[in-house]
Amino acid sequence: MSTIEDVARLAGLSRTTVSRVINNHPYVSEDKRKLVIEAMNKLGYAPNSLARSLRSQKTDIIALLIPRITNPFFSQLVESIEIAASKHGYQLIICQTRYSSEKELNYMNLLKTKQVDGVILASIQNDWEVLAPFLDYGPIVLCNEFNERANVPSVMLNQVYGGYIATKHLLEQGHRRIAYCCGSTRSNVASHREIGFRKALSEYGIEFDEQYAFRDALHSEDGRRVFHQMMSLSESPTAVFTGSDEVAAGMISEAKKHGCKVPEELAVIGFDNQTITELMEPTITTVHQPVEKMAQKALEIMIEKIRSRTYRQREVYEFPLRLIIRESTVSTKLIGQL
Amino acid sequence: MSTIEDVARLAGLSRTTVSRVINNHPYVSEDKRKLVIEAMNKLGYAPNSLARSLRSQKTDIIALLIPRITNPFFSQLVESIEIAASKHGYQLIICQTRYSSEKELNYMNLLKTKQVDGVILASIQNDWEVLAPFLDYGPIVLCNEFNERANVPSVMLNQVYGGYIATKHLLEQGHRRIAYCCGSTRSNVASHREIGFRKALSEYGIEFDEQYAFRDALHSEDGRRVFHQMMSLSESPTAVFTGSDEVAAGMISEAKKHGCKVPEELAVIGFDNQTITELMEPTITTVHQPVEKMAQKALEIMIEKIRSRTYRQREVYEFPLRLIIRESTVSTKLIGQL
DNA sequence: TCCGATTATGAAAACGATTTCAGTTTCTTG
DNA sequence: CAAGAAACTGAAATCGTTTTCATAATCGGA
Repeated sequence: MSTIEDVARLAGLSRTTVSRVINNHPYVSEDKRKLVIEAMNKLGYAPNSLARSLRSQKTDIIALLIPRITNPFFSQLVESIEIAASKHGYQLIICQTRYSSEKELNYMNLLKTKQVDGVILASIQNDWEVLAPFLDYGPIVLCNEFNERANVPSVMLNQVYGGYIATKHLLEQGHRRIAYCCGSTRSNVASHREIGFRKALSEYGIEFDEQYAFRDALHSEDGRRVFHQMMSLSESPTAVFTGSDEVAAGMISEAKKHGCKVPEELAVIGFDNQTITELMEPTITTVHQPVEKMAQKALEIMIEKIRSRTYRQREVYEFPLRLIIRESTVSTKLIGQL
Repeated sequence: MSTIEDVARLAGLSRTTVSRVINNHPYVSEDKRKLVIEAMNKLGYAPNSLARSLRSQKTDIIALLIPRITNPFFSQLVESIEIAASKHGYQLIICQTRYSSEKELNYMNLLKTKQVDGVILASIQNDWEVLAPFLDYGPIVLCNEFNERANVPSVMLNQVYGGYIATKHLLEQGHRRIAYCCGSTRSNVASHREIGFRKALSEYGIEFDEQYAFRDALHSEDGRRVFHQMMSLSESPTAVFTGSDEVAAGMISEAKKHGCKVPEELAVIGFDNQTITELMEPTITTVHQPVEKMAQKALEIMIEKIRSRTYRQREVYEFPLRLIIRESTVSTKLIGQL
């Protein structure tokens, strides 16, 4: 393993000059530059980035915290942020908290120990009071999350609106008994959607019915389970709002298996607009989230905060959601008319 | 940002003693240890891991190269490797090559520049001759990939066998015109499966028919496209082997849309045993891959190689695949009998 | 009581880069 | 042709740790 010292020696020059060549600094004569490059090639030299980072006090690495990469929404988010990051010369460290506050805290230490220049939180497991002290060590940007008490930039989607338009759509189809089915309540995403859900309901003079609420559905298996829970109610709902396409798909699959017709007997609406919405039969009505835009913005903000070194300011960037109507909420013949 | 020097000063001790406390070295008296811990807490001190890594010549970070995180197979692989890594105190850097040899090469530089202790290749885009020189800088382990000329450890699944059992299953169902539909031919995964596919065919005295071969299908959209290509053939196939559940799902969705009955008019077999196989109707026959086992083994090997510093030895660890029969290849009534 | 372990502590040298500062050479320009 | 500016180069300090080496204090055993 050769060092800058070896290159300097081989080229018959000083470390300084070699460093200048590496970093394209001015004031290096053409012949010395050639000598250096030759020596570097001969030795297969590459600058040690640890030494570099130590000296320059930056790593060009950003940590991205997510709950689970196998959740298609998050893998899409990761992909988008990664592309944006690599475009700006940044590396990404993906950290899966697996919904554990302890793991989240461990990962926050990447900031404290200077392994990363900043942290993007796409999932929050701890109270903000626990997270806030890490701001002493570098910028934190919230992405797809939000916290009232956090004075940091947040890039998010208007989930209240998302819950609202989805529910309103079901109401417009004539449904009055509408179930609410979402994932981890820890996240603001779910609670915001619920606000929108309730708002739409109240506009139609309907009260939120707690027996129609299911708040622990993350995967397709949960969708199957909730389907049975709904059907076992004395007055089962005629429509259901779900927090993810996967859950919706599981529910639809189970419904069909038990002879329950979608959307005629049960209308189902998903969230995320994942590939599966167009593969299922019926295709799934869903809410599209502009993940790519949000990702790009989050990264852009992060880089700006790293550069400016001031990041304790609350800034909120919000992107709109869009309802995509498919077959799972409207009987097939009607779709063309919308 | 406080340093070890600040801690030492506050505690009235030397850097050395502080370092000893941090690293749990012997020969520190109890009272001094307390002084140090107190000072560390008061300052909110955390050791700078760059300085640490520079001195100790290791980062405890491993790079994992994959094509795309949104491919469910790879997100599952990432999740499994990540869990194993964090159990051993290692961080993972996920690198998406997006099937670009150039990007792959860029990521390999993480090894050269000492940002990572080793690289796990779950995707190979360059010729091995291009990759081999990086072995001068640290260990490389192949995971789910293989290369004849690479003298490094490989952890893989028996894809030849996978292609074989899947195809044999179709043959046993009476099919004779079987299409072959896989993804990127660059990877050995696909070529190994093709070997198994051909082997099964030849056991039944059937020749591989190039007009039934489609080698550029990665996503559900590709499945839809290939369905039409197959159907436009003068003698269209009665069964198709695909390289991923997503492609299979796309194909099935398109088939149903055009009134082609699965499995009666077209039997479809997937690969990976993803969630979607049980959500589609019909459910999809597929090949299960023990991703978790492979992931654990790959990480275990990597850590061993980092420790021992000898890693230019070819070692192959192979895990078996398992056929999972569902409805997309067998008409519904028959499934119970298998 | 003396001597060799054992325990406890710190000064200084690494690790491999960048940057500051100072010094030397070459170019402009009046 | 003199003098100030610009171009070029290198010695040494710096980033924040760990580790080696030296030294001092304490202990146990003959």
